[in-house]
Amino acid sequence: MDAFYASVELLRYPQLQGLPVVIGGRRRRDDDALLQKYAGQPLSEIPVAEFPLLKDYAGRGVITTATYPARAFGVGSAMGLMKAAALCPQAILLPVDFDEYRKYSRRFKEVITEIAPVMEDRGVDEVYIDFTQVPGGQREGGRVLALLIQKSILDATGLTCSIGVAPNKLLAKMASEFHKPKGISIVRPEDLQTLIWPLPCRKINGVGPKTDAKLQALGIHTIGELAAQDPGWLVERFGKSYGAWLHEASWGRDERPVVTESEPVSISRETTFERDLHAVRDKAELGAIFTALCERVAADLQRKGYEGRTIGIKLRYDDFKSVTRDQTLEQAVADAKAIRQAAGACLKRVDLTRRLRLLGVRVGSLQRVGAAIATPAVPAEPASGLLF
DNA sequence: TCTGGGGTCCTTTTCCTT
DNA sequence: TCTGAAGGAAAAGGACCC
Repeated sequence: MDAFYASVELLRYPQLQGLPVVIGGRRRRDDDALLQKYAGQPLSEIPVAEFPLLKDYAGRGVITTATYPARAFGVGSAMGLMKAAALCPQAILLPVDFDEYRKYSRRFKEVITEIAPVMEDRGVDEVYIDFTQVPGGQREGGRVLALLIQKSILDATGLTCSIGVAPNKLLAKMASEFHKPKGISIVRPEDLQTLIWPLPCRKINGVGPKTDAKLQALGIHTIGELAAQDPGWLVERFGKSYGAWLHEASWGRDERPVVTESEPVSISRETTFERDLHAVRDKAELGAIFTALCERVAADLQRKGYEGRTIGIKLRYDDFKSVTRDQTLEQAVADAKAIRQAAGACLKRVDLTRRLRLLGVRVGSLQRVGAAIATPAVPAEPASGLLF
């Protein structure tokens, strides 16, 4: 299977590209006012002076994305805002505008499916494409098609996009990182040793900070070094499934198909409080947040046409440790009251004497509303009294 | 000065039934 | 009646991704 990996650069503020700018933080009241004030207007025309500077922001939150001048100061995605402010206090802080991103996301994916219909959705700004069946897809190793896609996206949205072309999804994703932003990179099977093996293991999609640290401790730093390890040795240290996968990945092997449709497994809502809350001292506030979360999950379920049997909660204590509890019901539910009741029972099973920073509500074991009951679970109860 | 929110998938533990 | 093994489902946690 030949695959594209395309990721669109959602940071579309041309007049800010030369400035240090970060997008992120928790939405505040004045953020909404600002977004409201300029609703519908191209963000490129919003006066820079309207935005606060990072050093003036006090509150929780992380960076969603940053311009290249900001990255030059060492700030980047997922970094806490307070830490970022220490590194680059003069950066401009923009609020996230997810509704707006979703609009652009939809448009960008429409453009792609018009050209190459076999597309896998990987989130707001990324997709995989299987272009094996696209007429002319193989011309110049895929470059012609990649250029067409880039141009079509730019025309329709004003967004630039990076594209990786390779024999499979794993390599296409890595290729897409080679020339960011708006680059096209093609990786052929014979490029494995020259282009992939010199890269750090962390560049493999699926190797995160924990695995990377473990690999480093074992003296393995590059993908090539990983590829040189005996598969059995990796299995001993990383488990049967993950160890074998690490070996395959290091050799650029990946058989996963491009999946065009999938059903959700769970739907959840969670929120980090502006300040840590205590179950007893802040009971009223916490109760209101809890109810609101249940209502939002219920609304999401109903809007999307799902109901679920497994209701769960998540909470994070002030030391950042999280716990979850869940409970599976006999009947799938989708209404806020039933969710709140089951979630409330879960809450009774956790330590509520410590201060909390986050609370979440989740519904899993989803099924479509009205779908045939795929729940054979409970065998019919024998009528008592008839049995002796 | 800490560290968002929405997910998926996998492993381990626990509990229940046979 | 007690005990233990086996296996499945549910629960809990953790790693990872965008």
